[in-house]
This record gives sequence, C-alpha cells and structure tokens, in this order.
Amino acid sequence: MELDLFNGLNSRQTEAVRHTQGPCMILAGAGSGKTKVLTCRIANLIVNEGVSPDSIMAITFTNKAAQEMKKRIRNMIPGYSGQWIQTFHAACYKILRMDIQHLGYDKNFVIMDDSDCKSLLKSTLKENQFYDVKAEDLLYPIKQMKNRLANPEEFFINMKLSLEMKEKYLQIYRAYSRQLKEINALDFEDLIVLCTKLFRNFPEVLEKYRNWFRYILVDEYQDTNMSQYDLIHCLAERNKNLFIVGDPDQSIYSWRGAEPHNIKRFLKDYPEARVIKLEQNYRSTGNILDAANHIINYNTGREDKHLFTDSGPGELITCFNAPDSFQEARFIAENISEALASEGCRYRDCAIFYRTHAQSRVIEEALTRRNIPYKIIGASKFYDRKEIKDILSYLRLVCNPNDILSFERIVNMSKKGVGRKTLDKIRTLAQEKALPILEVLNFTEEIAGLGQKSRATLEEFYGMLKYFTALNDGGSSLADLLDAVLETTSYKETLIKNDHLEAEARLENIHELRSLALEFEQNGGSGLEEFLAGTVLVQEADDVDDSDLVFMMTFHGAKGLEFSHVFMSGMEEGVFPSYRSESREEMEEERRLCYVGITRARKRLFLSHTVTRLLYGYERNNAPSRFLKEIPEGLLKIPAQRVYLHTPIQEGDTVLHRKFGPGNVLELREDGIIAIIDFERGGTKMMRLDMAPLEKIG
DNA sequence: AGGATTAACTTTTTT
DNA sequence: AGTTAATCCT
Repeated sequence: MELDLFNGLNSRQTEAVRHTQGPCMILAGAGSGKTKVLTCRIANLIVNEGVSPDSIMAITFTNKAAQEMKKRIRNMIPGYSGQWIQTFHAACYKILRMDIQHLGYDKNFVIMDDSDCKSLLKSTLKENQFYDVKAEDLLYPIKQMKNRLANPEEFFINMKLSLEMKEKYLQIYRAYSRQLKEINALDFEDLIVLCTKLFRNFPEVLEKYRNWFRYILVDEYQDTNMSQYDLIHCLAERNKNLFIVGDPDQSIYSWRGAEPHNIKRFLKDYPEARVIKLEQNYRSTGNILDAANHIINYNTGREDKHLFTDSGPGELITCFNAPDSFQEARFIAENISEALASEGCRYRDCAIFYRTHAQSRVIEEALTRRNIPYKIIGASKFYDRKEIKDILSYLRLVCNPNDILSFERIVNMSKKGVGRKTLDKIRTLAQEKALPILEVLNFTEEIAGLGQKSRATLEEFYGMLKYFTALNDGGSSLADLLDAVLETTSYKETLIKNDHLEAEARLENIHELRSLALEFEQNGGSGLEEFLAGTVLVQEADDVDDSDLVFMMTFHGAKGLEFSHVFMSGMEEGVFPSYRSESREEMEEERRLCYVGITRARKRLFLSHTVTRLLYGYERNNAPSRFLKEIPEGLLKIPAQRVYLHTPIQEGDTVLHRKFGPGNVLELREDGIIAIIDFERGGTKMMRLDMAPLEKIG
C-alpha cells in the first residue's frame, strides 16, 4: 500500500519527493514548501522505498527546524524516532560521544559556549601579559580559522597585522587549544572540525558511518561553512545520496562564516546532480511577492529564480514616513489595533521587525501605552542568564573537576572571602601538582598565606561539591541534584536579598531549569553529561509560541517564520542597510535580509522610516532606505501625513499630565494635534498632543 | 576583597 | 542613551 504523500504537491515538489538515488539540489524560494518536500521525501523513502529509517540523516541548523521536521514526519509515520534528524552540532556531538577516543579525547568531554571561550581567552591573555590584545579580537579569527579548516600558522600569518601581533595571536591560539584539551572541553567549532578529522584520519570509522547513513539531507544549505561542507562531503561522496535544500537569496549569515558559494561548489563536486527549482510561493500575496522579486533583482550574479503565486495581488504595501522614531512606533501600534478591530486578525498574526535590538525599546513603549501585548524574540537566551549559568556551574564542576571557568564563577558565591589573589594561588598550585582545579582544595594547608576566612570558604566549598558529586554518583535524579544545589547554597535566599527587583523573574528561570531537567529525564535522557551538553547545544531563546501576542524580532530572527501582518521598521539608510555594510558583498547581504523580511508577510506589509531618529545618543537624519526605492511605486500606498498620538484623545476625555496632573480636554484644534485642557492644578493650557507627556485616564 | 566610579563600546548571533 | 567592562578607591 502506497502512503499518499503526493496529495497537494505541485509537479516540482512531487519530482523532488520522488527523487530517490543520487545527488539532488533543491533551490527553494521563500514560502515554496521546502519543509514539506524534505519531510515527504523522508516519508517516501521509508514507506514506499523500504529504506531503513535510521539510515537517513537529515541535518538542519536550528533545533527548532529539527523538531519541526521530526514532528511532521511523525504525523505521517507514527512512532518514527528520527534519531538522526539533528542540527549539525548535535549530530557531531552524538558521533563524537561514540568515537572521540580515536582522537585522544575523553568521551565525557564538555562543550563550551562562546562566552566560556571568551573567558578562557581572557585568562590566557592575562597569563601571557598581552595587555594590548582583546579577547573579542581573537575569538572571531579563531572561529573563522576553524570553520575554514585552515592551517593555524598560515591563517594567522596571513592576517593583516604586524608581525609581532601575528605571533601573539598564534601563541594565544595555541595556549587556548592546549587549555581546552587540558580541561577536556570542545568549543562549537571543534564539534564539527573534530568530526571531519575523525573521518579523514580514521577510514574505518568513516566507513562505519558511511554504511550507516545511506541517505543524507541538508536543510538551509546556503548557510553551511567549509567544515560543514567537508563533513557532509566525507559522508556522501561514495554513494552520493545527498539531497540538499537551500536558497541563495536567503543567505544572511556569511558574516558568521557561512559560505553561500557552497551551493555552486556542490554542482562542481556532483556534476550529475539533479536540480529542481521550487518557485511557486504559497504564502504571500502577489504584491508582496512582486516587491520582494524586484528588490532581490538588484543583486548581481543571482541564479535565475522568480517566485510566483496563484493568489491575487492583495492589498498594496503601506509605506509610512514618520517624523521621528516615536511616531513611527505609534504608527505601528495604531495599525496593529486597526488590524485587530477591522480585519479580524489576532495579535499573534502581527510581527514587527527591526535591524538591531536597540530599536525595539521605543516600539515596546508605544505598544505598552496601547495595551498591546508583545514578546521579544531572541534577545536574551535562557542559558545565558546569570542565574542559570551560576546553577549550571555547580553541575558542570561535578562532571568535570577541571572546569576552571565554572570554578571561578561560583567559588566565591555563597560565602565570601576568595578574591583574585587567592584564585591565583589556587591556579598555581593546581599547575604544580597537576591536579584538577577542584582537587587542589583538598590541600588548602599547602597554600601559603591563606587567611582563615578564605580557607573556611574553600573547605566548605569543597565539601559541598563532594556532596553533589556523591549524590550524582549515587544515581540521584537531576531534579534532586538541582534541589540539593539550591538548598545547600541558599541560592534563592541570596538572590532575594541582593536583587529585589529581578529576583522573581530569576527564581522563575531557576524553576524552569528544574522543569527542563525533569523533562530531559522523562524523555529517556540520562546522565549529567548529556543534560549539560543539551544546555549548550540547545540555546533556546524565547520562541514564537501559541500565545496571542505581537512578536518583535530582528530581521535575522524572522527567518523561517511567517505572519499575516508584517511591520518592517527603520527602513533608512544607515539603519537598514546598516552603516557597517560597506562593500558590495555586505550590501547584497543586507538586501537579502530585506528580501527575507518581506517574504515573511502573508497578507499585509507595512514599511516605515523616519526623518530623524534617536540612536546611540544622537539624533540622526537618515535618508529613506535604498530598498524602498527598489520597490515599484505602483505597489506602494503612502498614507497621509498625520500625527500619531500616544493615545487617541477626544473632547471630554480626562487626561493625566506628568506635571499638571489630571485635567479635562475642552477642545481639539488643528485636526486633533492641539488640545485645550483644563487642569486641576495649573488651570487651562493649550498644548500639542504629540509632544505633551499625557496619558488618557478616562 | 569588594564596592564605586568611569571609560568604552554599541549589527546581525542558527550552534 | 544605555549598557558593560575595566579601573580605582576604601
């Protein structure tokens, strides 16, 4: 019996889903149903072609995309495990957990996130007394070097720096690598790079995985970097069952090491590859699509690709020029209210995009004034939060007594008395004795010049960690372990004492961490190592969910999402495109970012720009974005200039003035810009409603 | 050792 | 403007 996977697919999609053997590249335009194609193809392979489910590997960039794929396939094939539908990093983690010993690492390695790496670099710089090098200056080149699988010597020598600096960089890089290895830690890049090393240097290991992964699919191929390309190529080059999906026009991460060129490289490496273009868009109205097509056509050297839709032109695109960013924000708020009232949409159908997070504050304020609920996506990540990092540091130290970063983070937390000097002594002793940093605390009497107070703190800390370690070794659950940590450290009490304002939110986060631990174990996860790896690999920020709120995010954060009403704010030269994008390549990436933004919209698109904007403490007069001029005028509708008020005010309303207190609105003049108000304190005044600090209270 | 002040920045951040 | 890191001061 053939599962009907082809119902509702167009001919191109069907061709893609039916593709079974050999290399294939799908050029999938925005909203053309690429996830459908990916999931249906996997289902087709399993159900109709008899392929074993676990011999299929599907790689994504985000956990969200991986989850979504698993979910959709499970809808077609109940009980499907999808254990190799993973992000690049998670898949590599799984492989390395099985085979990293070939490379001389321990199986229980830990993963360091970027802030950990930065701290590590900082301490390395200090040790070497390189005061003229900043950790950030090194972090990016090191990542870039690893992403490109470059030779360190060559890479640093080719940097545009003085010879002395190049040598310093190389020296720090070596010290950094040594230290990572010493504490049995891998950074994000290592996960990929070490996997390729494993495959290249140990043919029998590669053979095992090649036999395992008979079919490989890669999503968002335009975002792969060189090491990721190499990884996939290693696995696929023999049987060539490689199915890649990508859209060069949505490549917006080249600044992070992605090489969109990999799409062309794929065709060189697999000249026999079948290429299928998905150009029919099922998301946006004709006008929106038209605008997107016009803009992206300004980029050079594009593959010929033109999105079309069967749906009608729809509404025109609204383009508003606001006097300042405050009125731009009110324009957005008012149009959201209007859409809710007259078009029957919900808050969650609306999204506001901006180029930088700094732009969100003014908009938030306007939404709050109108009582519009909103949620900011992607601003602060859960596992980046201080309280979470603190608590996790205890667990990490239980796992890995070498974890010097976690140690330094928490050793001075509950009881004070350990500062820079003492830490230096501990570090030195650890080196002398070649002991893990934690175990040095067993020898506090050997630390010269240690005060009574410091010693007491250290000994208590050591006892605490031994207790946690015993709990973990005794097989206690993660939730119990977390409770023990919270209890013994009095973390909550300290939090409330020191941090009245944010304590509640922080406590909530700690609670959430406990839930995550419970969930991890309920889903069959086991072991502190794997849980901790998950906390690094799943950097989940606040996510678009089922709640009925307006979503606010950067253009980058909008990729992969869709909303019926989209507001693109700050469409100004210097803001979007960013003033930092100077070269043609950078400008074209900004344009692709704009293309991504526009193609998120289903029904209505609102573009706005301002005459003057307050940004970084200065008022700036920005010209309208070049992207606005790239949209044919016929697609645009320019609303009449009007003043957007904090709150719509009518005659007879009661208002509250910041200085004069409550008052009654007697009369409105000049189309409602000017009001005559009778204040209880201060008498009758005439004021401009767009300037005055007024709130409507009745 | 730890709080207080000042200087230095500020694009985007899938893992 | 607003945040964060580095430095100074007690």
